Amino acid sequence: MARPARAATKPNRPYHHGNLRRALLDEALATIRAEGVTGLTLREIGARVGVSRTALYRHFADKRALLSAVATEGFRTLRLQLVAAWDESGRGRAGFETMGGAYVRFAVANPSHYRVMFGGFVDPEQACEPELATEAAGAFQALVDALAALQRDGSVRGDDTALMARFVWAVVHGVAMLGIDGQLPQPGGVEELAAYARERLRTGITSDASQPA
Amino acid sequence: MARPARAATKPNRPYHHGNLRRALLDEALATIRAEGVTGLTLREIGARVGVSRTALYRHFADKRALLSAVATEGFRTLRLQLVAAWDESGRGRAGFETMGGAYVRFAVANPSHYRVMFGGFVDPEQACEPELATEAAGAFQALVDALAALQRDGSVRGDDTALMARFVWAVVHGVAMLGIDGQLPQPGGVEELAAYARERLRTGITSDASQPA
DNA sequence: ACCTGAACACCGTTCAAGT
DNA sequence: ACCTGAACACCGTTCAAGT
Repeated sequence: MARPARAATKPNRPYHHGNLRRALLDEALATIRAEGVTGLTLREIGARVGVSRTALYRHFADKRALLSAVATEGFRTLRLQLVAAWDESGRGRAGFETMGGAYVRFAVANPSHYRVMFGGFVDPEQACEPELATEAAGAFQALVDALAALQRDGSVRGDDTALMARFVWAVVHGVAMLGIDGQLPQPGGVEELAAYARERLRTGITSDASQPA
Repeated sequence: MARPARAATKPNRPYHHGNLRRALLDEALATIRAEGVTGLTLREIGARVGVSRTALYRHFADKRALLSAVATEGFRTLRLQLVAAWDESGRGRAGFETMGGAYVRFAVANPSHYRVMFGGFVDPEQACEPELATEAAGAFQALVDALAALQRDGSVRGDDTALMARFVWAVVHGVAMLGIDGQLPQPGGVEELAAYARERLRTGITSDASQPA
């Protein structure tokens, strides 16, 4: 803590005490943000943290495991932001739409991190990282819970909640991915599409009962 | 053509005459299909085609350029399949939904190829590959054209056609991506979601005039 | 336990040299 | 023009050895 700042070049402390796993993960996140997923190398992370190239293997089985941890952290952050958006905006229809906005905003603000989560770098089917599946399911559950609340007060259709949630997920995921990919006209292309999607989705999933009103 | 099959190991012909670019591209596609994008190496492609490791640089500036060509080819194939689906199914509302199904089917049938197109491996903004942008725009145009036809006969809303097309694109893209990623319950998860999305989309973009009918 | 340096088998890319 | 082998600077991963 109170050591000289550039101790990384001259490792006068033989051991990296404290939470090395956490330090490696933070450095990986910073590198991914700055240089993208493909720019991430284990050697550079070690060097940046001020540790040998192989020290990382004490905390992660391999590069995939590190990326898996990065993805896991992403799903956790995403869930927290979704729940916060829902809670802070009245937990009603407006809150649901705010949550959708928060989803797209997370992806657009952290494009490389989002790609680690959904770009095929980690396999959610794989049982080797149970935490990943748990966190991914948790983020999805935030959507399901909100939708179930709207169903209870009769403002959206009474379809299978999980299936409807998957549909809403696909919409925000699609909007976010196209935005990240640069497939939408700049500037404001994502926001414009997100606003239009919100509108169309409202028509699409509103309950038949409340439609004519 | 009429040469011994495994000439690749012993290059008795000093030069690879014919369309080497085409051969390299085909081999890249096959490798991507079999081993994914990350499993693609230039050295292996050269070896498989029976050519030196550096021969590839005569036809592609670097690995990115090769992937860009792969993506370009993907957009072209996608456009052809979309147009075929639209043409062969009456060019009406049913045809539009068939087209959506064809989109998801292409992605699910060629997941790795689809990832090269949308996984951030190539940059559509970059002007270095004008063909890529052209083909991507062409595939999108197939969607716009179909939607415009539906608008003309009054069966969908009269909103900005390009914006509505982007929305529909986001939906099918989102469904396809979640399916490819293994985020949907197997088996039949993609088909179930695609069917539900089709239904909800119908409600969402139908014109107000034809809604009560 | 945790960390290290050396070593292994790869990779993309460059370049002088061949036909 | 088109192709080649050798070389360069990387990379993930392993492993015997240090504290």
